[in-house]
Amino acid sequence: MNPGLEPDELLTIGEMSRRTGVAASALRYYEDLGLVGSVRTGGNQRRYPRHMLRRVSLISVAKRLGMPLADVREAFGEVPMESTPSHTDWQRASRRWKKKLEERRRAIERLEHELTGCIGCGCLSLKACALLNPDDALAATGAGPRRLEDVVEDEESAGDEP
Amino acid sequence: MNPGLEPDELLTIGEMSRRTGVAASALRYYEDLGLVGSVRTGGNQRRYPRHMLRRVSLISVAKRLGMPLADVREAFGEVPMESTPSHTDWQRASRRWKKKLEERRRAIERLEHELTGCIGCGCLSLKACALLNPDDALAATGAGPRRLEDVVEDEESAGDEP
DNA sequence: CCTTGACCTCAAGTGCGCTTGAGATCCTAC
DNA sequence: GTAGGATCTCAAGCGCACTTGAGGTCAAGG
Repeated sequence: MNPGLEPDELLTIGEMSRRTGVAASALRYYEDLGLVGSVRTGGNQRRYPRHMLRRVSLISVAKRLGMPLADVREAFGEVPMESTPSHTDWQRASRRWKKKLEERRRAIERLEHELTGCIGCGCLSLKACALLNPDDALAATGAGPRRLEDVVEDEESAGDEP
Repeated sequence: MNPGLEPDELLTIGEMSRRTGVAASALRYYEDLGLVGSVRTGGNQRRYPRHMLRRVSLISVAKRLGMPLADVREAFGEVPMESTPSHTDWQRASRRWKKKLEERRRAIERLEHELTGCIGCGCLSLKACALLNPDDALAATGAGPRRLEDVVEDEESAGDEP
């Protein structure tokens, strides 16, 4: 079975680059950082096992989501680079990734919620509304979204007495 | 009404820094980039209108989500810096922000979905499962999540014939 | 008035995530 | 065997997002 390409066929750095959209220089850099691995030919050229494609793709997606490479490295955890990762390897890594992603997604959702909180008026936050309509103080203190990363806690607190 | 602090009270750079968690040097930098604005005292010191707190907070959240400052700047669009933004100003900006956020959230969700696709086995992607269980080719070609950012399209396509 | 701490500008430095270039080697095809 | 493109290493450079430092000014309390 499996005529043609072997499942353990090795890819050159150029092929990796073409197929992942990540520059060869970046791949070498990732290797320096220990994010990806390769084997070498007799002539010292890199050859990548196929499962590295997945790894590189995950890296580039994570990067687009703003995850620093150090975190990415950590997220891979014990997933081996020299051999095709085992079931449990991926399982563990998968959980780690999902945790990190969920964190980020929640941060976005929180912000989206902030922006939606006052969808009726289209402003960026309920408190801003209170500013724009100082007469309607109740609307501000009543309920709903309150803080933007618990940082602007009392931005307009001056005239906040209900 | 509004005893105590005036709604248009001005904040020093130190107060801004304390209340937003953004370093004073960063606030000056943001000003150079045109992301925030300030008025000056007679002695050339910055004074920030209160609505800048919101702006700065939005900047720092967006930054944590991996949005480049150039995009942030663009996302603010026409929201004025010198005067308290109007209803419509925020409305327009709000829409822009939500669009950008949604984009990012979707990217994350897509990746999360990928990671969940094969939750049964806990691996990082359906295709990886196919690799791990080469006998069960149908599971791979059947349905469900397929691509990781349309980049690894045919990672294991070699032995893929159903 | 004087001190002290917050603030100013401007230039240079830092860390991350790469890219570019030089100079050499590999490897595939003719 | 040899030409050509792909790859190698190593060092330097770059853009972004700041920080740090020098040298000086501002402003509020005693």
